[in-house]
Amino acid sequence: MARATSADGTVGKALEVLDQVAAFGRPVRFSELLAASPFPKATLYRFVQTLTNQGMLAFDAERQTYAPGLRLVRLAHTAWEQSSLAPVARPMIDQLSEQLGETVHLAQLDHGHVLYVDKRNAADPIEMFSQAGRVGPAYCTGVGKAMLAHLDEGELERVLAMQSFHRFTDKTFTTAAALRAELAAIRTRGHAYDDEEHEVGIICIAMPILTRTKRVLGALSVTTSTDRNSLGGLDRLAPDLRQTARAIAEEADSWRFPEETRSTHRAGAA
Amino acid sequence: MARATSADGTVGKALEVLDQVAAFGRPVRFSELLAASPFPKATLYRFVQTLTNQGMLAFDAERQTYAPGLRLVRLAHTAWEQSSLAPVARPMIDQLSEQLGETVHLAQLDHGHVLYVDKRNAADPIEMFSQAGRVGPAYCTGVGKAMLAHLDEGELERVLAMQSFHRFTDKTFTTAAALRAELAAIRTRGHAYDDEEHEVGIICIAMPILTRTKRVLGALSVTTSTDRNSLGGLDRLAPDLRQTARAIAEEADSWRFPEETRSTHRAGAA
DNA sequence: GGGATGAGTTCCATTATTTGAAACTCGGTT
DNA sequence: AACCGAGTTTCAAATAATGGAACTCATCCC
Repeated sequence: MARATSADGTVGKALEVLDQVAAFGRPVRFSELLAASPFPKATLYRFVQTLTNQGMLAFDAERQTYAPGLRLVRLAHTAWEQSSLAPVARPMIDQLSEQLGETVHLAQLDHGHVLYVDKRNAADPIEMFSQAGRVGPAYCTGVGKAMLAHLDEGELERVLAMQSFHRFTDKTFTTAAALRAELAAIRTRGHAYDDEEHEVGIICIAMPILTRTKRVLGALSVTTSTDRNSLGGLDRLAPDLRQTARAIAEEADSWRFPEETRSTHRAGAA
Repeated sequence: MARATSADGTVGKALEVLDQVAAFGRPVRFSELLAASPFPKATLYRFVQTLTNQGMLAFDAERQTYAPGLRLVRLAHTAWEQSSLAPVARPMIDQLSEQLGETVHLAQLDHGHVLYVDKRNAADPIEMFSQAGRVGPAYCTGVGKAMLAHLDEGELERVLAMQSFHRFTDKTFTTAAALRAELAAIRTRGHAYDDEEHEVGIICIAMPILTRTKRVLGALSVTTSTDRNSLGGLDRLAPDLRQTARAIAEEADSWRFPEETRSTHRAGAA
């Protein structure tokens, strides 16, 4: 999990510190951070200071703790909006979810892991950042495997090296070799399943989103539970999924940003 | 808008570049960036390289453009989750929105501007990052004014200096003096309105979220249109809003992070 | 074809910044 | 009053950033 990002000089180190704070998953004191950090006190101190007054970290004066800052939320908003996949896919996912009445995920591959960039929950009310932005394993999720199946050998090699192959359930693939066989099957079948490999009782069917040139853009999945469906039953969703995936790919692929977005002020919320 | 962030050495400069890219609002070529950047070519080049291989920027090889990277989405997720306000407020906003059947916003103050951190849309399907993470003006939105009204003099001074006082509609407050009068009224009334100050036809009622010690945590609003409601009509929502705001404040204030979140692996999505 | 143009990339001596051990400050203990 | 631990500042040495200039490699134009 802890890939030594050390490179990229000072900026890289500062971002390493930022990741550290994020990794804690809760507000941290300076001293806790120091204990977990490779940097000497003064150095870490300066990084934390810098990040804080840049808004990348937020300091809670009352509790004397640091947490990732709001500037990240602002930046992520633009990242999401500008990504060629998520905004384009949005209306199509809306429609698919409504049409199927099931939970739909949209994911991309990020540093060998699955990053969920959007989600439609059939029934429940809205889920927000709490869901989009979440990271999951690639080797034992439907979307993850669907994407891996279409990487070229070099990329796949690199990505496989990043997998932890933790055995979540007794159906989890726990070796690169076993996974490779599964990926071959997925490639011929055209779509992937998650057969309770990540969580008992949870299954899904996933479809890769590929450009005309077969480059992987992301993946789409419908998730459900063994209570309500079987893997076989999910097959009937494949055509709809495939069609949506293709439509997304086509639009994302040909998408040019609307010329000139000079207006900083946009209407909407009060 | 362009506050010269120059300070914080190399890290600050790198983040300045990141902001630049984000500010374009669309994928940019290196040369476009260069034209808009204070940095010489080689320097900018190295920054962009560093940010890219840190995942803070994403390079689209096909189109030769840079855009904010996915790492930001990951980081923002943790920022949102760790913020003491948004996760705590979530279920309460769900309930409020359902109960009122209206659109609810949750916002925080960030660098003098309003940052929307959550939203519930009464009718429409879900809106995601595209809404949360969005930034708006403080001086002409309900949530903005509600928060400004409860800053102490020093902070207020600083924040007012950051307002652009652009006249969005003919009801927009366009001077610090006029705004100060409005803020005093809000303070005595207990809540703020947006009376078509940002967008014609859009009105809202907003409630500050304050700690026991009267520190501003954020604000909550119900937005609607003049077609469906009048400012006076919104008044009937004040009690519910106030109660929700108070409940959020109380919980956020006393909130300690659940001890030990050592599990990197969390169940959920396939 | 050739040569001019321009985007993107690399080089490297100079310069400015980062580094981190140690010293200091400041609440709270013993 | 001495101690302690967390957080903060200092400063000479070590390191990394800087940016002008030169290079590459397409593309365009005569």
